[in-house]
Amino acid sequence: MGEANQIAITLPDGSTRDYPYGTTAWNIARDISPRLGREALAAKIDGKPADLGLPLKQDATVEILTFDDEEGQEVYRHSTAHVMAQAVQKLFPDVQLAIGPAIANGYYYDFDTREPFVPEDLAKIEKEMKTIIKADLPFERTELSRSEALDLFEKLGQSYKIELIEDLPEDVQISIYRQGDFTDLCMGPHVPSTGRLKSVKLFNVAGAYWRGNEKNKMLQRIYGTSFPKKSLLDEYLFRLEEAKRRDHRKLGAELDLFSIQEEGPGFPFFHPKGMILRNELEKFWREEHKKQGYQEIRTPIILSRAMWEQSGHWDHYRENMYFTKIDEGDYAVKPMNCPGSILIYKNKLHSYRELPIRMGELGLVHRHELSGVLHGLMRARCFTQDDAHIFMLPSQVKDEITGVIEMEDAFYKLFGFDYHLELSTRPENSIGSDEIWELATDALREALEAKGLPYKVNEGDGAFYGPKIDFHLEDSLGRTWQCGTIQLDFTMPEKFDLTYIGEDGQRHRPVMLHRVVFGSIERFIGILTEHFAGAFPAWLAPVQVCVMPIAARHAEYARQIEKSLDEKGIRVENDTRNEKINYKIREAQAQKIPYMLVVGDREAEQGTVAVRHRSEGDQGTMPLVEFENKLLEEIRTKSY
RNA sequence: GCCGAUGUGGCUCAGGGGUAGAGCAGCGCACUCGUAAUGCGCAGGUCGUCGGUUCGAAUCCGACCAUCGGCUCCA
Repeated sequence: MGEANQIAITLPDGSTRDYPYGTTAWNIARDISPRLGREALAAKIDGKPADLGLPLKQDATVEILTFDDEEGQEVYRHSTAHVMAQAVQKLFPDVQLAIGPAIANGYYYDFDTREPFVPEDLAKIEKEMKTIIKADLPFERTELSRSEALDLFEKLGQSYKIELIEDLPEDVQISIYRQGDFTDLCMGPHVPSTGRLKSVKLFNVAGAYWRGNEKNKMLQRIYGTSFPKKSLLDEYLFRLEEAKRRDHRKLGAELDLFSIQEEGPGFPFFHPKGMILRNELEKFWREEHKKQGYQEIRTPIILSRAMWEQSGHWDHYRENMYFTKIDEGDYAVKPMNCPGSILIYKNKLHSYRELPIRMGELGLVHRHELSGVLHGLMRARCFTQDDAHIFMLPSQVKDEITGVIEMEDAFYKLFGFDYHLELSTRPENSIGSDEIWELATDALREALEAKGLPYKVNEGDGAFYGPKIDFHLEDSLGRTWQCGTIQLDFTMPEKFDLTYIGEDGQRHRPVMLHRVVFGSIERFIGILTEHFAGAFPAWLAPVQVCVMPIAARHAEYARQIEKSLDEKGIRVENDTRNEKINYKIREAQAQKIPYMLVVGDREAEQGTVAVRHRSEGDQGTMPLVEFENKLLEEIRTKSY
């Protein structure tokens, strides 16, 4: 503690300085450096986010937040959201304000309006925002009691805010922020004044349910972003454009991998080149699963209603299923592979010595997805799960979970994917006792913790028959998609009365594990396409080599090369069209073919090829054999 | 499913109440070419579907379908 009217401030680097009682983080920032003073957006006082202008009345640790900090960006975007709300309220005085948080890369605000916003409104709102920013209005925090807050928003006629206040826990300090004539319920913190916001941009309007519940009213959500410099905004917009170029739906068409047509919304058509990708992935999958002791099965697409009733799908998954009639009987198209797998298990008696039994199935499932959620290969109405069901002794659960986690990790590493894990717990509409759910959830949690893997808990998002660990991968726009999942299931074995004969000669109940690695081959191909921007590693590339004769007289030599490569199992095309070499290269580049072999007089004479790599460029001339060996090695090792 | 936007030849897009236009791709011909677009010519569309308004609809209106961005939901 410093002198009586001094307080000791500890900075993130561990140093301590004395400041007068009542100083602010802003003063401290300016004291550290004028630049930090200019860039400061908010502060963390003893680890808690706070306004820069908050008077400090006791010793504290102070961290200055700038746009370089994630939390600083959050404050910046959140403040921008308030400015947007102010602009909207000015232009459309009768709007009701809902919520307006910062999100990754931006912010949104939800409004209840009589008329939906039209795109032209965005330009007007943006313009008004700029006026507000120019006015450099200070953000002023006021703390008030619950009843004062209720009175205030009652007077302002903001019923959503009243609902929010009513739902706040008893012990929280209610605060409001004002800038100019705009008042909003808000925990804060905010930047000191609207002038701190520089480059703002609104993107689009979308409908969003109040509190994310489809039973509630649909509000108008406006998305936007903001940056402290125009160059940063431009950079961000450029990155968005780049991401769009990677979109698997666009690349899927350009590279002729797949199509989705009006005749089958949500039901992808795989073209020859897309099939090569699929087949390579499946080949790899089969090899790896064989190594890990899996057997492969295939079960029917259509099974009887009675069976779906027994499995619980009839009661818990019906909205997502397709139905049909055969003769007089009711049948359903499978939305999951597990019942089929179970029927194979049940087809004969099993000894404890056989367990674990790992049965894999590349099974095509159909699910009725709402029309509005369809998204290329990422969200389709039929897809192929690289499924497997492991039937095991209770004592084998931990090892099996660990084994699957390791396999998933190895798969994703091969492609260079980052992923994050989620543990999903019991959903509302589910089957089985609480004890069983707890047991299963604990087993999954323990496996994650034993491996020291970070994960986030996703309450109530498990399958109806058991909890799960999900592996999430990112698409080109940073949206994440669940791919791998591991689901522990004590319930299906019960429902289907699965047994094995134990050491004691008695029947016992096995435990089941459902798991996928790719998740859906279709979704995985979508993610893969965006991840590599269509430039697949050679082992996956639909065409690995394109031979390009310079002139018509080199066609014969080109054919010899084509034949040689083809005989070695390399996927090769030969571009013998009457076109200039530049033209052929341009096209092969656009098709992202890994290798181009330019052959003319020199190469024909010497039995060589001039190698060009799609990203490395001209690799020089080498004997054909040398090129073949290099490429075969690249394919064998699956490198990229 | 909900909110909003969009739908013109294989692709990208222009046009817009009087019965369709460009570039690329395709096909033909010429050029025989050395690391990202050679030139010329030809062919190709009931303007998403159905209905309405109108003398006349690709254009205006309505419904539906599909797609895109979100919400909700999910591999």
